[in-house]
Amino acid sequence: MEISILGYALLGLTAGAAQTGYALRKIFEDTPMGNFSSSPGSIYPALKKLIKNDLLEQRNVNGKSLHHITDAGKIALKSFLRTPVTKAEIQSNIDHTLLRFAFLQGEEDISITLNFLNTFENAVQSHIDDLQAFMKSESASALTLHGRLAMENGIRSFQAHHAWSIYAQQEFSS
Amino acid sequence: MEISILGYALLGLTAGAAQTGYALRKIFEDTPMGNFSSSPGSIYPALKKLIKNDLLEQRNVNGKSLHHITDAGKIALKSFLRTPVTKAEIQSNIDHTLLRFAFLQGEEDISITLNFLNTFENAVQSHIDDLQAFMKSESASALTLHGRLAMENGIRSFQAHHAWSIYAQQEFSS
DNA sequence: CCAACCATGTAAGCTGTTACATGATTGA
DNA sequence: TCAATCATGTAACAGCTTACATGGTTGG
Repeated sequence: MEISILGYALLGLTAGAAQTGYALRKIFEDTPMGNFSSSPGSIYPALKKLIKNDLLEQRNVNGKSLHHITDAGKIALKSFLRTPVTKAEIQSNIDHTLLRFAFLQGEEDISITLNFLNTFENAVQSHIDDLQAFMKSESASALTLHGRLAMENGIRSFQAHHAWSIYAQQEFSS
Repeated sequence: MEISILGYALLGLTAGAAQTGYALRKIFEDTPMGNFSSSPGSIYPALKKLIKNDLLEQRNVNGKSLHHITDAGKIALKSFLRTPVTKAEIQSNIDHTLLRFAFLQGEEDISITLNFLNTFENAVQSHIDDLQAFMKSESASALTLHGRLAMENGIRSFQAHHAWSIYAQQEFSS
């Protein structure tokens, strides 16, 4: 019963208030949230699966089916959000990491958020170090100008994430 | 016969020199190229499919099977690389865009690269405008501090891509 | 009244992942 | 000789996408 990233996004969105499938689709369609497809073919089967696993509960109210998060759903979401940020995660799916950050809004304690941002900062810095080490290695001598520039794009991108993490920590500390 | 992004990556890597399946796996494993899985379960079936579509050709040389790109493969790759950068692409898959950029190394004419970078710059700027417009809209007033910061992360990230595209254009002009 | 939007779903198909499986070669 | 690495593959499964399908409601 592995929960996909879309599954967690749905849990996070229903955690605040119960939602219809259509409302959830609209969020993906109208806001820059994640990069999830808003197609019914992705949302409805995903909701169905969450219900099957007792993470969501469907209650019909005048023709519309509202999805409520269950206690088990809350526990699963919390565990997802509190997982420390690793280098592997930011490397392969930093979007997922940012999604996790956004849903940390529900956590009472600010120290949870600050801790998240701290592990984020370290993971990003560590990845930047890796990329820069690669650029200095012999492997990099084989790079063409295009290849070198593509790598530099990656480094600059992660430097922006790093700067953001410092800024975000300040926002929560003040 | 849609070619997946992994398929194009394999075409791009074999375009320079014929490669064994194992060598291709090693590239994904040892270098920060794309974020492709280096597992045999992804590479070998992908190569098989390219061969079936006559985009690659397998030639056995003392037990190893070297994959050569065919003329049809070269044409497919070229058309992929020359597709203009759109807002939709950088929004959903900027990694793919960067992959396309990296493989433009094979193009003789620098103006192809400069044109690519120019459409990249415009697409990125346009997306930044969208994000900033969203932040100023009423929709954004519903954002929590976490949500606002996640959005700001996105904006900063694309600003880094924008700055890079200016820098890259300078590198090719000088 | 009719177009647009609300609202929910299914079916086929593709891609990629993990895990399993095998065997050759090479360097310590 | 034995562990690591080279080298190639298959099978089961999960997940998402596109396309298809249906019907209600509402505002101009």
